[in-house]
Amino acid sequence: MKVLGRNFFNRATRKVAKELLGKILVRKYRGKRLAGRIVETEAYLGKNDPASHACRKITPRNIVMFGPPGVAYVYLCYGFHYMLNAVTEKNGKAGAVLIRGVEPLTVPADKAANGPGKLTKLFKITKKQNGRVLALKTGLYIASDGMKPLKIRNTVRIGIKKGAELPFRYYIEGKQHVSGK
DNA sequence: TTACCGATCGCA
DNA sequence: GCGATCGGTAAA
Repeated sequence: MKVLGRNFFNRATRKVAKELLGKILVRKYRGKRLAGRIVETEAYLGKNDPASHACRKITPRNIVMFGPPGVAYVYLCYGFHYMLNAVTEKNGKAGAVLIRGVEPLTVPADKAANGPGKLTKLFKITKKQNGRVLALKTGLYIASDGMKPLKIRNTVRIGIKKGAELPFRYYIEGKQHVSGK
């Protein structure tokens, strides 16, 4: 298992979104290790992407998206659900990849993780993780075990109104923990 | 200071 | 189909 570092995320957002498929999301929580294979992602860019929080200026919420890559961007959506993103692009340029679905690999393996709000609940990810570097020492990171997805699909993003026509959603075909349909 | 509404989910 | 429930954002 190789932990993905800053270089992996310091690239074009769509490329990172696609390559995150098949990687392992790892969370250490109260002495336990939770892991899941990423099966669905979406790219959110900077100012040319109307659906992105970073399409306008820097604000207290979206500032993490403009910062260095390889950092977690977590925010509350609809007053209920935390969304987990990995920040991409070089420092100063906005971009992030929303993790929308993971296939659980550790003990509660049967729990639902097919959806961005569900997986943060399962992995105990909250606003506390916002701005944290994705690394071993922070207890939240993404690693590679060398496995590559068999078949990647690319579609429009789901669950948004603005910018919905842009084909920035990626998922692994045939995986049960892909959200929506 | 207020009003609006969103990268969702689960239940009817 | 709809309600739950929070907080960022922009307008006033």
